[in-house]
Amino acid sequence: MEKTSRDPAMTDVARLAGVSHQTVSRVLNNHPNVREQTRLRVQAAIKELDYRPNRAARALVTGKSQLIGVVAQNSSLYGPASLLSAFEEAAAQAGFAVSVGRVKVLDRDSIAAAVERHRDQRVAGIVVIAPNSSAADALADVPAGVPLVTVDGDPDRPTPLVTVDQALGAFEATKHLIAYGHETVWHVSGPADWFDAAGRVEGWKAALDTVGAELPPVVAADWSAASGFRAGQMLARMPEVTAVFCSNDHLALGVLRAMSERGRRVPHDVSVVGFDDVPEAAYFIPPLTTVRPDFAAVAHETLGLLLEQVSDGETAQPQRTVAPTLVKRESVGPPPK
Amino acid sequence: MEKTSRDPAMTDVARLAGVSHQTVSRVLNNHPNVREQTRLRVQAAIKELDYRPNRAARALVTGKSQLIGVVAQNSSLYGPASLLSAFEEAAAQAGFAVSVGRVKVLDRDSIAAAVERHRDQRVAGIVVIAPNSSAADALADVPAGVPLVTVDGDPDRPTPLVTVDQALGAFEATKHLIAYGHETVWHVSGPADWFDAAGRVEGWKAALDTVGAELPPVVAADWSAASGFRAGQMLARMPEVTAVFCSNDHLALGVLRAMSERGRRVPHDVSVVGFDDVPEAAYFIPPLTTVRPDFAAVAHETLGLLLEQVSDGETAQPQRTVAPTLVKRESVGPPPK
DNA sequence: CGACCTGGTGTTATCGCTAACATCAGCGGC
DNA sequence: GCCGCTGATGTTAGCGATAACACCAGGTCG
Repeated sequence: MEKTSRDPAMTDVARLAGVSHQTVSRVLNNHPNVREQTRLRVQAAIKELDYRPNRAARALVTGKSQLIGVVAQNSSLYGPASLLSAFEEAAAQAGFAVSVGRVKVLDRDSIAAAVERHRDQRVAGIVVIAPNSSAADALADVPAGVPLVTVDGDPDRPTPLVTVDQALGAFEATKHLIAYGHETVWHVSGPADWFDAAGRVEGWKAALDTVGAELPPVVAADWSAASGFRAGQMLARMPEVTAVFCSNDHLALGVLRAMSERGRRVPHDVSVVGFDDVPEAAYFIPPLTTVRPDFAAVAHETLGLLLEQVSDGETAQPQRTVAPTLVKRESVGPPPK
Repeated sequence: MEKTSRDPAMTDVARLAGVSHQTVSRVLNNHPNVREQTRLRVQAAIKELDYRPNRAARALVTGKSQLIGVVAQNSSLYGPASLLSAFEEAAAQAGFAVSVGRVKVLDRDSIAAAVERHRDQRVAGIVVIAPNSSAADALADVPAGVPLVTVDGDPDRPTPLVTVDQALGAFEATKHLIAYGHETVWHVSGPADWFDAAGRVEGWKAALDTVGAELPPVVAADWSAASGFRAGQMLARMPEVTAVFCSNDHLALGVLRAMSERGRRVPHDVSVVGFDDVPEAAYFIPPLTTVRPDFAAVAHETLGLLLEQVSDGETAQPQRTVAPTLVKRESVGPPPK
């Protein structure tokens, strides 16, 4: 029949240190006007009692929680998962907890519901990973006054936004293929309403433009290896296709398999580049040349932007992009003679 | 200079409905002793004001939060990521928010620190994804009284635990290979101190035992495609190897690549089975036969176990396993003549 | 028909903090 | 030597809920 006596509160610490609870509060919040000796006594008492401030009480009186809400799609895709993980780490370092609101599909209602759940929790701010236009639309419903940062969202909206520089990554990938002597580069794209996909299409076009190369039609797919495979089946049948830039690594995987089935060797007959640098990319057959986004940097920028809003209310320069890097492996070579 | 007037509180609702705030509280908490008519009036007022209860205030007075803390490794591996995602979804449905404490390495100190962070937040309960022995050791430091459930942890400990039935999955995978006529089955294992890996080794051995097959040495690796590749390079050189069961799909990917490089065709010369059923597995070359764990079921059991502890303090039957299923694709065939 | 229960409601205290104001010593300046 | 400042501390009043108890009408029962 053991009975856990309740956790120590501020008054317990105060009694032990021989001061008032308000002084304890001041020590905890680093107020300047506390004598050094008093501070030490209080800190000793805190340690002795293993006192930990009650966040609920603090949140109640200040009206602010140390919680950040994230809305993300319920997916185990590499990109989103990595980003989330990086963000949680960055937030933890800044003393914030992260509450994740998963959403099955990125439509207006689901996102609105997830945002509502977070507002119920009285989060200090909300991060929405809004990679497509329906998600971005839903943000119109979020009441002003809630600090909000969008990741991978719509660059044409005025909302605070952090994103990987998709166009730049795609530009470099395409240029890399061109530099190997390919006449032009085909592109297997992700869904058109995804900003990531749109940005990559844009960068690809820009790179072809700079050398005046012919612009083949975009091969549309979703993000899955399955759709990459179907796209690849088509491309494999066309002998003039010698270079393919895929909007992500899974698409590239599907293309590789389709090429392999048709007997077109990579990189001897066809060169392929992906995007994301998933950990397995180095073990595809052949190892995949791809573009690696810097998720940690995105997470950092996002947190920074959010906290600026929380404290200042507003932010200068509310849109930030992070440059990705090209990782060269063995899926790119010169075109066949 | 707009000024957001503060959120409505319980007293505002009470005033509008012409009752006391306590009656509002009773409506919110479904107390029986409220007249139907009163209840309706209060609910109307809640709706009109878009009132949402302040969780901090509730947590303060009840001493319980609606937050569940999860400790997980900072990894974007498919298994953990899927599990986490499934758990967040299950928790959200039950009205709980999930705060994730990422940890870089699963050692005692990091886990202890993450648990402490969660205790600071006054979480209602903690879930630790503790797939290896150092993680499991760290749990000894968690003070009793905090509801705690381990996922993928040490089956030999008395702590509440939910896990995929690794041994069963491995048993079926191995039996499947044997049924195709292979004399024996080789095994590329994950790190020995991971319970997942250990369980799979156990199931593999058991299956070979039932038919009296020869037991080859375990080929030890970590979870990466890189180490699978190295293991595969060795196995590819040994003509007597005709069937390989890999402890996860990434290892299998590495093995496939090694086989391909050595000119050993799958499944014609060698059969390969993985574990996890990552989404890309169907697009490996060839499509991979593998074992699929049911993460949603694991998440459900975990949440159930945790909530039982939160309310009852104790639980009967504190260990639960979830059966995986074998997914048959094209990487398995009969041994070469 | 008055004592007693019981369902519906209001009143008050309380959770553990922070903000705002009150207090009080010591100090310099005229 | 008194005034008023300033730095260190204490006191008081909430924040917005729930818990515990008080209260009051109406029905039951001896």
